[in-house]
Amino acid sequence: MEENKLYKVSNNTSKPKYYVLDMFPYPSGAGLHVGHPLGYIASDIFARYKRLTGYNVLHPMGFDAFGLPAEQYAIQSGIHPAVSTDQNIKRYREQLDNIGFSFDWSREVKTSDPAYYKWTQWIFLQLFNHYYDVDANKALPIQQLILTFEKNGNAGVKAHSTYEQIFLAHEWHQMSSKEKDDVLMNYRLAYRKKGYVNWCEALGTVLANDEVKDGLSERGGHPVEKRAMIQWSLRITAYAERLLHDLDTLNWSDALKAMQRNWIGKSEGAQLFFDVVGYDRKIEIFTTRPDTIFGATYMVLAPEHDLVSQLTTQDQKETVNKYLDYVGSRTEIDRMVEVKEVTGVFTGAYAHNPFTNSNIPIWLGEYVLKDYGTGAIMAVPSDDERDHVFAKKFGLPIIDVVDKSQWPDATLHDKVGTMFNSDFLNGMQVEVAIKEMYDRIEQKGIGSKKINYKLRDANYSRQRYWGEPFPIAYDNDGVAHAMDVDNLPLTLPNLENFQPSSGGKSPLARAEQWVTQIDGLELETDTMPGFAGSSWYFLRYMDAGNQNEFASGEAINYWQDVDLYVGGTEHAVGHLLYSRCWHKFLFDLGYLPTLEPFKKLVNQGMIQGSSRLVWRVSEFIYNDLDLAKITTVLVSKKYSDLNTLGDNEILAKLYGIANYEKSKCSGMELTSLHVDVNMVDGIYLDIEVFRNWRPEYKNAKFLLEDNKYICGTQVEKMSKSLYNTVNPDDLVKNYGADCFRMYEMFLGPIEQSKPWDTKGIEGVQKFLRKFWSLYYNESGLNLSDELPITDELKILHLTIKKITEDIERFSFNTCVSAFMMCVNDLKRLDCNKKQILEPLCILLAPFAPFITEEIWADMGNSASVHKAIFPNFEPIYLVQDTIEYPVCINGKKRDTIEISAQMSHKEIEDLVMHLDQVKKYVNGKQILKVIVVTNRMVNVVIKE
RNA sequence: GCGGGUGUGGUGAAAUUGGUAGACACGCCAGACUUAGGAUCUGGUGCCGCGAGGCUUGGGGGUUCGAGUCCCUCCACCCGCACCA
Repeated sequence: MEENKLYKVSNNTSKPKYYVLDMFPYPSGAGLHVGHPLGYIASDIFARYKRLTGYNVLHPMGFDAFGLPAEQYAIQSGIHPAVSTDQNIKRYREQLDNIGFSFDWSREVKTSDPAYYKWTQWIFLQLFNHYYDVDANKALPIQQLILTFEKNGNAGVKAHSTYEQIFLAHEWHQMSSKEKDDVLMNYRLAYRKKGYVNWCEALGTVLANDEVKDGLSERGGHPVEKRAMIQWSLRITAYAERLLHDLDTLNWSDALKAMQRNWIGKSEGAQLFFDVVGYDRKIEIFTTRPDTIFGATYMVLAPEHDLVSQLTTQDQKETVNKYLDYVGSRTEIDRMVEVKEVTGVFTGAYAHNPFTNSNIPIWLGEYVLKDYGTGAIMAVPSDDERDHVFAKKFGLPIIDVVDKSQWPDATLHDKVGTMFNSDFLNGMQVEVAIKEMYDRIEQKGIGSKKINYKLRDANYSRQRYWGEPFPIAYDNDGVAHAMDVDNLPLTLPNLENFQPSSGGKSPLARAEQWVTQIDGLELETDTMPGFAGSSWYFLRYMDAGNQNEFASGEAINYWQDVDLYVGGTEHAVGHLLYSRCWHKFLFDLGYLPTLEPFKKLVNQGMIQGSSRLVWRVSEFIYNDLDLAKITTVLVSKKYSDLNTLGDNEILAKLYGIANYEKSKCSGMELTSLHVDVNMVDGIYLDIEVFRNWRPEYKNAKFLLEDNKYICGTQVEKMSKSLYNTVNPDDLVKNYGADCFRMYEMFLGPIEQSKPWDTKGIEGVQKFLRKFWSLYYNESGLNLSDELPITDELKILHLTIKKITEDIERFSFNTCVSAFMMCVNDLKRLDCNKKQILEPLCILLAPFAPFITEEIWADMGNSASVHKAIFPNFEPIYLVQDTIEYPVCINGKKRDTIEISAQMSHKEIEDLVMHLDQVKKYVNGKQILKVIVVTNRMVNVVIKE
C-alpha cells in the first residue's frame, strides 16, 4: 500500500470531519514492544471504520522528541540528542509502518523541530504577555493591565495574582522598570518566582512533582531534596475552576475525571486571620470547618512558614531551631513513611481566637504543609484526628463542640452533627453553623468565605539542554524581555558537552556566544519542560506545515477538536490537564472555537509481560563440597518446591554421585531466575537455545519431567530486565500484520490490563486462513455470482450489525469473535458467493487492511478497499419465521421449543404445557403462573 | 485513610435493557490423514456424580417468576492521591 497517498487527508472537503488521535509517543531507544501498539491498533480500526462510513478522518502521528533520556544518553555516549532521537524515530517509524497504520505522515510533527517549537515559544510568549482577569473570567493582554495601572493603580483590578499590596497610579509611575517588572510578574500567566523545587543533585536538575516518585527521581531513582530557586511557572491555578467545571462536558471515564478532580482538589471554606498577641502580625489560615472555631485550642504553622522566625520567643529559640534542623534533615521519604508519628514544638507565641476571646498557643508541626492552603491551621483537636493526636501528645486542651452521637460512623469530612459549647452556634446543625460562621467572620472583618485548590502552578523551567529555549532575555537589572516574535524560533546552540553547568545551571549557560547574541541582554539558559511541546501538538496536526501561524483559522475551524483520543492512564493528570489549560488559554485569545481539546477519551489497559522462570540449584553441599558451584543444574517446575524434591537422591544422580547417602548432604537451595520468553514455547523450555544463551549454561544439566523442561510463569510488567518483552516485528514477520492486529484486539477489552501470551495468536491465524479459503481454491480466486440463500444473508447481516455496534462502543475483542463465527458459519455452508463475500471483505478491512486489500484487488476492483463504502445493515434479513424458546421451570432451563414467531402468548403457553419435560416437572403440582417473554424465553412457575 | 476499578472454567474472555452463564479462542483429551508432527482436519471439554441428577459467576444476605447483571454487607487484588486543614 502506498500509505502516504492513500491516507493523506485534506482540509478542504464537504465530508464531515472526524479526528482520531493517539497519544504522542516518546521515541525511546528500546523501540516498541507488543504493549505499545494496543491503543494505536484500536484507534486505527476506528479511523478506518469512520473513513468507510463517509467521514474525512484526521489520523496523524508524530513524536514527543525532547526529553531527558536522550540527554542522559548524550552525556554517556557523546552522541548529540538530535542524532539519537532521529535514529529512534526512524526505528519507531519502521515498527509502526510494519503494523499497517493509516497515519497521514505528511502531517508528522516532531517537538524538537525548530519549525514546530517556534510555535511552542510563541505560545509561551502569549502566556507571558497575558494575565487572568477574574471579572472577564479569561486571559487578557498584560498591556491592558499596564494601562489600568497607569490610570488607576491596582486597587480596582481583580486578577489571579500573587501580589498583595495596593498601589496608586502615581506610585506605579514612580517605580523603576525593575520594580514594574517585579509587580507584573505577579500577574503574568507565565511568570518567574522563587520557590521550593525538587532538586536532584545526581541529575543536576529540578524535577516536576510527577517526575518524583517516593522522594526519588522517576528516572534513575536518585534522591531528591527541596531547594529554593528562581523558576518559570505557569499560572494554571487561574484556570482551576474552569478545568474542574468543564470536566462534566467530557466523555471520559469516571476514573480519569475523578483523578483530575482530585488533583485540582477544590474545597470551600473560610479564610481567617488570627491576631498574634503582642505583635502587629496576623496569621492567615484556611478552614473548611469554621463552625468548630470554639474548639480551636491552639494553632499550628508549617515549619517552613514565613512567620516562624519572627514569632518565636527568646526562650523558645533554641528548641525551635533544633526542631527546624530536625525537619531540614528529614527527606520526603521520612516524612511519608512516618505518617503516624507526630512531631512539633511550641513557639512561645500566642494567637487570639476571635470568637472565644482566649489566647491560644502557636505551635510548629510537620503535619502542616507549607504548600497547602496557607501553611497554617487552627487546630481543633476534638474533631480532627491529626489535631487530636497532636494535642494528646503535647497535653493541649481539647474542647468538644460537635455532638455526633446521631452519626456514629461520621468523620470530619461528613460535616454532620449538632453544635454545643459554641455560644451562638449552640444547637445548630453543622451545615447551618458553617453558613452562620461565614457571615460572622465577614461581619467582624477578620476574613471571608474562600475557595481553595490543591492544584499548584506548574513549574516550567528545566536546567537541561534538550528542550525548547525560552524566547526571553534579561537586561542588567534582571528584567525579563520577550523576544520579538519575528525572531522566532530561537534555536538551540550546538553543544558537545551536555553536563549541567555549575550551580545547577543548564548546559546552555556554557554556550556564551549563544547566550549573548542579543546586544546588551542575556538569554535565559533554562529550557522548557517536556509538557510544553505536548500541550498543543494536536492543534499543529490540523495544519502541520504552516509557517505563518501555529495553525490557520480555517484549518482549526474545520477540525475543531479531537473526537477520539486513545492513550494510557499515565498521562491522567499531567499532560491531559496542561493540554486542557493551554487549549482554554488559546480559546480566550480567540484562536480556537472549542473549550476543550479532547471530547472522548479511551484509556487502553497495559499489556503485561508473562515471564518464564527456571530453577537453578544454587547450593548442593555434599561431603562439604558445594557441587552447585561446579555443575550447573536446572530443575523442571515439578521439582521447584524443595519439599516435592524430597530426598535429594534424584539430584545426586545428576551430579554423578554413585551411592548417595542422605547424611552427607548438608545444604540444598534453589533460585528461580527469569529466562527470555522467546526461548520458551508456551511453558516448554527450548533447552538447546537456553544452553547457548550464556556460557555458564553451556554444559548445564536438567532435571526434566516427561522429557520436558517446564517453566514457571509469572505475570508482571513488560520489561527488558525481566526478559519478557515481545517485539511486534517478530510477530508481524511470523504471522503478518493483520494477524498481529487482530490478536491484540482479541486479547480482551481495550481498557483492561492483560498479560501477553503469544501462544493464542494461532487461533487468529487459523481464522485468517479460513477467511482466505472462502475466496480461493487451489487454482485461485473462486467466487460465484449466484444469489445468496436466506441463511447466508442472515449470517452476513448479523455480522454487519454486530461489527457496527461493537466498533461504535470500542468493543474490538467481540468484533474479532463475531468475524470468527461468521467465517465458521459461511464455511459450513461452503459459501463462495460474491454478494456475501464482497461486503464481508469491506467489513474486515479496518481490522485486517492487507489481506482484504489483496482480495479486493483480485476481485477486480481498481480502487482501494479502504475507500469503499461500509456495508449497511438490513434488518429484513434477520426476520425469523420461527424462534427457539428455552423453556424453564422455576427459572431453570429444562427444554427448548421451536415456536412460530406469530404465535400468541396463550398459544405458546398451551404448547409448552404439553411438553414431556414440562409434564414431568409439573407432575400434579400447582402451576402458579406461566411467563412468556417475547423472543426470549418461557418460564413455568410451579409450587414446590 | 480517601477516590476509582476489577473479581466468571486450566488460560484470555463473552453475556449491550434483569431472561438459555461460559459465546469466540488458547490449552487439554480422543480420532482422521500422515514416515513423522510443535502441520492440517473432525469430535469432546465448567465442577461433582457410574447414573438419574446436583452444584456453579470472590463470600454472605436481600429484591424478583427469574440475578454475573439491581440493593445491602464483607473479602481479595489492581490503579491514582495521600498528614489536603
